[in-house]
Formats: sequence, structure tokens, C-alpha cells
Amino acid sequence: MATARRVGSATSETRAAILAATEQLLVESGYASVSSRSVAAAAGINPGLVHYYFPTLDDLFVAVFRRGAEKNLDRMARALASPTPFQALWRTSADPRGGALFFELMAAANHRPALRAEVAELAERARRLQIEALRELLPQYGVDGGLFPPEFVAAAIQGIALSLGREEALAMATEHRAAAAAMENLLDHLEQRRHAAPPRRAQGPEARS
Amino acid sequence: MATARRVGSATSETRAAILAATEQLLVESGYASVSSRSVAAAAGINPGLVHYYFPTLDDLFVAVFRRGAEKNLDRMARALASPTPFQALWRTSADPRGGALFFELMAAANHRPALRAEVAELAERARRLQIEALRELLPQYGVDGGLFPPEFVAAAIQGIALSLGREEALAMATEHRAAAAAMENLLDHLEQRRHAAPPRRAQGPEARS
DNA sequence: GTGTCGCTTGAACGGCTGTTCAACGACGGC
DNA sequence: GCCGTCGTTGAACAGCCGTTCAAGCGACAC
Repeated sequence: MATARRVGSATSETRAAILAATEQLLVESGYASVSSRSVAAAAGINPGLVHYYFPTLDDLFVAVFRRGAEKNLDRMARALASPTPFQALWRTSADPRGGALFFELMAAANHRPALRAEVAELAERARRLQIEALRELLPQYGVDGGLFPPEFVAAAIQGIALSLGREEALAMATEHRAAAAAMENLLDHLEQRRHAAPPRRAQGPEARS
Repeated sequence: MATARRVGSATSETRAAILAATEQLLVESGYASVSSRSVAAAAGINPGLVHYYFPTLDDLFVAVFRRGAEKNLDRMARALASPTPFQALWRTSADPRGGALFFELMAAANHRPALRAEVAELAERARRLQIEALRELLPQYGVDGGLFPPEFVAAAIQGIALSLGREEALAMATEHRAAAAAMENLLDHLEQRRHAAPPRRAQGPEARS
């Protein structure tokens, strides 16, 4: 029976510094730049100490992911309960830093099975949360549930946010700004429609100008 | 003046094998698993030979990207000129292998400036191509150009495709299948509407069931 | 004072990395 | 027959990697 290795306490300041440094490295330089030594340098500590708190790099990646995921789930739940849930959900999904972090962790999950399982599980939980909320919300917005089922709308919001975030990271030209503006405009329109008319028969998310 | 290093001919069989092996590694194990030696092993050649054809790993990444990009631009142009351009554009964007490759190259571009410039330039060219075509197509589909400008539709198609591809790679449950099915259904609906009615006043992409 | 515990350090292990380079066989031009 | 080029090989360079481990540290219990 393998004796448990020592790991630092969950409330440690150093532990938090390691997580913060890793997050910063992920966002700014990509997952390939994360190593015991680079993280330690960014956090101003000794490299061996990283392995004291996170025996394996996999453990570190998973911890970073869990921390971000919890924050994000909370934020998303609050968004879905806000007075303008659609807009709030979009703002949550389109957060640049969170998007970049999620993107890197997804990429890292590609060759880190332990991380992949974690990411998959949480992505599914978040998706289900959204779908359940959208199932009640979409009729209020007068969206045609036949053409735009909750599963589709959830995937679309996340996909568009992911894509626009990437384009911004690539320093692409103004096209993505136009797309983001159109998204904001569309959401404005939907929120107005929701507050103007009571939920009646299902319809598509458009106006005849 | 630096003397030019020798590089292999552009038509070489070995060169093609290197590119193919790199592509496979990218899709299956992520960009971090691409190294002179791993590529050489996958291609069944000597490691030094990789650097004979691609002096730098950056050169290799850029070459892989260019090859995929050219294929993709061709395919996209053909899609936009097909009888059902919307559907064809979606199928092109949603191609799993191409999507995974693009995803990895985007992630790799994060910490490879040479690659980033290349990716940004091509992503912009592809985006412009789509936008120009959509500017003419969307009215034919009866889509409200005020709520759904071409920039938005282009970003949405690519974003949803990217996101659904990632979810499939994560082996997520059936939610993304429902979303993909809804997308196909929506496209069916749009293509039918386009062929049924002549382009009249701009309207949103929905039907009252 | 002595012992114990959590935190931290520094060094070390083997292994993989990008890149360079001299050398080699084959092959076409002359 | 000789030369130069092309594709190829194998070795070598310095550097970073994940991980382990013994040893040191302060604080706190008794």
C-alpha cells in the first residue's frame, strides 16, 4: 500500500500563489510554458515547493481548472438568475481572461487524460445548468423552441464567445468587433422584447426591423 | 550576409511525410507533443532530417498550417458557390479533423509569434471571404441584416463549429449531438426557405412552425 | 529542553528538447 | 573519371524538463 505523500494545506498562502502564477502563465504564454520551474519563478518560490503542494503537474492543472470552474459556475448561476439573464450569460461566457484560460485548459486536456476527464465533467455540468435555465427562459424571450432548442442556444453562446475571444487574442482586425457589437445588439433586442411582451406562442428571435 | 542553409525541395516525398506526421501528432496528441524527434519517429525517418527540410520548428508549424489553410480556403470558396451554400459552409467549418487541427494551431500560436502572425492573417482572409459571400447570400435566405449582419453570422458559424468539435473531442455526452442536429435542422429550414421564396424584404431566420 | 510537525530549500536523477555539424552514399553533368 | 549537389545519417552541444529526496527551518506542544 503506497504511503500518502505530504501535501500542503488547502488554505496555504503559498498554494494560492502557485495557482495564481500558473493561471497567469497559462493565459499569457500557453500551457506548454507551464513547468515546475517556470511556475516557481513566477510565484517567487523554490521549484521543489511546487511539487510539495502539487505532487504532479497533472494535479496542478486540475487544481487550476477546478478553481476557475467553481468561480465560473457560481457566476453563471447568478447570471441566469439576474433580471437580464441572456445578457448576463453572454457577459460571463465572453469574459476574455476566463475564455483564454478555458481555451488553454482545453488544449492541455488533449494530452493530459486526468485533466481531460475533469474538463469534460465540468463542461457537461455547466452545459446542463444552462440548458435547464434556457428551457424556461427561451419561451419568455419568444424564441422558437423548434428551430432554436436550448441545447443549440447554449452551444451557440459558448461557441461564439470562444471564437471571438480567440480572434481578439490573435489581434485580428475589426471584424470580430462588428460581430461582438451585433451580439450585444441582438441581446438588447431580446431583453427588450422579453420585458415588452408576455410569453405567448413560440417565435424566432428576430424583429421585422 | 548569412549564407543560406540547405533545405529540401518542395516536392519531396519525405517532406510530405514530415508534414503528414506532424499533422497527425497535432490532432492526436496536441502541439506540445510535436518535436523533431517525435515527428521523425512518426514519419519513420531520421530526426536530423526534419531540420533539413524545416530548419526551425516554427517553419514546420507554419508549413503545416499553410497546407491546411490552402485546402480549407479552396473548400470554403467551393462551398460558398454551391447550390446550398449555407449548408456547405457549415459542413466545411464542422469538419472534425480540420477543426482539431485548427484548434491546436491556434493554441500553438499563443507562444509562437511567427505562427501567430500566419494564423491571424489567414483567419482574417477566410473571414473576409465569408463575409463578402454572406453579404449577398443572407438577403436570399430572408435573414434580417440588422440583427444578423454577415460579420456576426460568419463568427457564429465558425464559433459553433469550433465549440461542438471540442465537445466531441472531450467525449462529452449527447448534448452536443442535440445542438449539432438543431444546426442541421436550422440549415435545412433556411435552404428550403431560400428555394421557396424569392428574396423580398429582410426578415429573421425563423419560422412560426 | 526536547520532540514533532508543517514548510522550505538545494541538489540530484535520467530523460527529452532544439539545433548544429561533419561525414557519407548516390547520382547527374562534364 | 572527377566534381558538385542532394538526401541522409549519427553524434554532439547546451538547456530545460518532471520528479525525488535528504536536510534545514521556525513554531508550537509538552
